[in-house]
Amino acid sequence: MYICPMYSSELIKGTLKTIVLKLLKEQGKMYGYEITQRVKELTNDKIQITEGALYPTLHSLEQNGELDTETEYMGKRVRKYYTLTKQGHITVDLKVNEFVDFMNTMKFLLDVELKMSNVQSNR
Amino acid sequence: MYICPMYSSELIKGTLKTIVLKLLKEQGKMYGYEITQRVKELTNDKIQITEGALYPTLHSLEQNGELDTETEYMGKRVRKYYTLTKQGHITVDLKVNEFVDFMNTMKFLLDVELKMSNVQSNR
DNA sequence: TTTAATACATAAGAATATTATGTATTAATA
DNA sequence: TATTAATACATAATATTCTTATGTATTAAA
Repeated sequence: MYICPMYSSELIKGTLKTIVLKLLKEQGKMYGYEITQRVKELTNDKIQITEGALYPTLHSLEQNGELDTETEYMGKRVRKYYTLTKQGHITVDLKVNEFVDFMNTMKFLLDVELKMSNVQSNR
Repeated sequence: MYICPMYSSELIKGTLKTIVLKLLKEQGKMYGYEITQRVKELTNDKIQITEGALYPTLHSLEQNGELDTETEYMGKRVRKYYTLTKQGHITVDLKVNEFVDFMNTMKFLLDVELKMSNVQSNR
């Protein structure tokens, strides 16, 4: 079975918004740094979201009305928590469905079988 | 079942090289325009490779030593056929394996089940 | 006390796509 | 037969989205 250390940067492109929205749907409320750590953890370091990619994305999603924010202070350190708006809940389902459809198309195009064993090893 | 008309442009980003190399591995020898039509056909118009994206990619793969070219004339109209080099054959397997691994990771991350029915409908 | 981790942010640059434009041949249609 | 659509290549301007680098500041660990 093929194991790769980290994905080439092109691959992750275009999936960041989907990942962020989906995580927020599951967790309800997260702050930026938490998202980077959670993704790193869940993917065994295969996907590492850089801060330079994440924060602009979060700002853009907020400006687009997909996310709401609330600032909390842990002592003197600030945390900006993000939650899905009503629109965000609609968008996340669309995005995830689109990605699943895309994966099926790519699977057909690349003529490959997904191996479940590999998924389990990510836990 | 979710059916989408065409994927948002971000999604396709980063997969173009993999698609092109894999098609060339299967078909042996193809020209640019043929690749765009084949992908459109195989994906029921869901993935439409623009010429502005394809040609620079082909040139870059050629310069990188992944592809060889031979020009043929059909009457007065030119066709540039592309084939995989030795290096290209190595790269395509790496790329496809990496993408399969990536799909498994994303599947786990997005916590979704791939439906086979959707794949069949692409034929 | 220095380094690592936490937590935010933005700017410069690279990569890769879209959109538009250009040339030219050949087939189809009005 | 004249015009449009399809075939077939190519590149330039622009947009998007990422990487890499830099910056500030707090808190925990070595």
